[in-house]
Amino acid sequence: MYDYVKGDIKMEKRLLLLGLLRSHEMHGYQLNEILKNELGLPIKLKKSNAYKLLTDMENEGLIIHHEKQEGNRPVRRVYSITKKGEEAFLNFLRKNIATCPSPQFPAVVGLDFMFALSSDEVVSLLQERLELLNKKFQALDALSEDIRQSHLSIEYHHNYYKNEIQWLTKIIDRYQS
Amino acid sequence: MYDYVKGDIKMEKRLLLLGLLRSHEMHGYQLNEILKNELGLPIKLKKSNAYKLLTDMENEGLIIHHEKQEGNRPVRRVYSITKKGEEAFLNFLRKNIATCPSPQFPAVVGLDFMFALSSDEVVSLLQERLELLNKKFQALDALSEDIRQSHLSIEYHHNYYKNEIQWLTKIIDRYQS
DNA sequence: TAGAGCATGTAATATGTTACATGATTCC
DNA sequence: GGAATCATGTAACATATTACATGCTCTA
Repeated sequence: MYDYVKGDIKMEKRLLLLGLLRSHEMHGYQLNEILKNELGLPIKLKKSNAYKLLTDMENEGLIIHHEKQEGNRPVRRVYSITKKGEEAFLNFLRKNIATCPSPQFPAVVGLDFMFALSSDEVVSLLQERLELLNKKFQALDALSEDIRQSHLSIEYHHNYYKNEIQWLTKIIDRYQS
Repeated sequence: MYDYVKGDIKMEKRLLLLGLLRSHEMHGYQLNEILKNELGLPIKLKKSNAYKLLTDMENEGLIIHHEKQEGNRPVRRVYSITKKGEEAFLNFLRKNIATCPSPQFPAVVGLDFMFALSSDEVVSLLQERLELLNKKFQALDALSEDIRQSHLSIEYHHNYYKNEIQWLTKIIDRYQS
């Protein structure tokens, strides 16, 4: 029933939600506030999808909720992880760690067709790309060493962008000569 | 009409098909033979999706086909790129090259929750992951320097896995002490 | 003669996003 | 008084994959 050998990404989104609920019980809105914060989050998970996964996981018995109201605020569904959910979490986690990621890179195809453009244009397009990469890197680089070391996924991205920048710089150099 | 600012991946799949058709006119089966060959291909594009994109692009006037039959073989639809398709190709290409890729990495979330397992188990899971990475790297590394330099997307992947292995090795070391 | 390959495609399913709906509260 | 925030969710759409359907030919 929890055998997500293929649907790695769906499993991973569940893993993320379970992992967050494991430290604190939370309601959907609270989770989504965390998930909104692009930077520092390992993967993308949008609001409506998060709500759906929460109800799915509750139907599967991985989490439960109780309703809570503070003042006249809208009623919240405060979710917490069950024993079954904790087991699922550990299994997802083991699979996730032992998996060799084969990411979907966007913007790789173009690399094979650069000969179709003049090398001047290619260089300026690649430089545009490099600038965007630099911005992303700097945002991650601005975070403290502490945060990066405690959130390994951030360090992972930090390292990824560093490498990406190095590689692209090399390619631009090669293309210019 | 061809403004795929958001749907980058769909654009990229079209870019790939257009780029292939640009060098030789081809029929769907032939294209799919190329697309089947995981290794060395920048992105994944499955058969049924490829056929669909071909008919879509023909409806948009980017490509056209004529039917061809050799002997008693099934009729082939041989596609070639139109003038409009060539323009679209160049626009897709420019966008693609100047784009900063923000890939969806699978298997990153687990990195943030490793503390939930014993460090012995984490190390052995990470080593399992490292072995899988090594296999992928070696497959790419076995290709000749020539092929890698002429297919930049392959060199890109080659470099990616190299970096991935270095990083993971560092993390395992850190975890062991 | 059975199974693999050639060639095209549809249907069903999975997954995820955007936009929309609701209604109260707080802040300016 | 109007916009932004709180809180949850549904509906419609976009995208892509798996499995299925068809029917011929070549090879073992």
